Amino acid sequence: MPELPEVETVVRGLQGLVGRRITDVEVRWERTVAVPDVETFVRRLQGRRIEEIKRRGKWVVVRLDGGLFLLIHLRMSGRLVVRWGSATDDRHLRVVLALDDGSRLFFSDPRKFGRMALVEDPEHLLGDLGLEPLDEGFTVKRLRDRLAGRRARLKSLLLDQRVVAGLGNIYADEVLWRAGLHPLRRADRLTEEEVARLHRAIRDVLREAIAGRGTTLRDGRYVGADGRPGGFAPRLAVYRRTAQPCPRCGTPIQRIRVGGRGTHFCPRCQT
DNA sequence: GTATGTACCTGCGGGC
DNA sequence: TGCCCGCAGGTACATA
Repeated sequence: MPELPEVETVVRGLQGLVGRRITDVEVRWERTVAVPDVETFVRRLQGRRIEEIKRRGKWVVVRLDGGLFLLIHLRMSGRLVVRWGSATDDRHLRVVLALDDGSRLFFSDPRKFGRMALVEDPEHLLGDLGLEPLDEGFTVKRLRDRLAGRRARLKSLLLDQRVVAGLGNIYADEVLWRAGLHPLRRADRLTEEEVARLHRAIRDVLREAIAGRGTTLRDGRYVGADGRPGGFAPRLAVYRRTAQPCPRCGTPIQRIRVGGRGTHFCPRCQT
């Protein structure tokens, strides 16, 4: 699943598109376009110049000339790949953007959960997002403030994009293992030292995953914008490793459900 | 505020 | 080998 490290890897791989102009737009699955209506989406996108491509949480944010923003969320199975040349046999293509250098940006998405939005004010969609964990502003104090008074379970809060933006099911489990914290812990019961451990684990796990260009699971679904899979999967400590030994203490990894999500943890070293 | 359930979707794996 | 069934999960929304 594309989470922060995967989206960051995709965004880095798309930097070559900055300065290109969009010459043609093809929408093959209309519901991929959240807003505006498809006809307006196509008309307003054509002829736009790409000024900047960045990431916010799990969103890809494409700033265009004319004060427009193309926001892209990959959700479960979305994939953004740049290619030159002729057709592709990908039967999951949902949107294709043709560019003025002859390349094309393909948005492929088997499960059709991914969304694109063409808006003037990105804050309408991004405004509720929480702390950006790799920014300088992500401090122990700010994390502590976000968790203060929250009685919900740690795992659920880490998945809440309004608290910290960018974590999904894989990295939430990995972060909690790294921090030695049990997924069912109440957030407001963490000690100062535990919040500091959580803060460090979030930054370390995400940085290492980005260095590994993200996690490609056995399904092979996630790839970067250049089509290469990520290399972080062998370094996952707990995610989808049920009954396998904890890399730290050898205890078999357990799987439970928390808020409807499969949750993997070490019952010995996560307290 | 918190927890749970449903919808959106398709590929995949388990069971037979 | 082939078929059916249910799960996986990010987010929005409804409900308790």
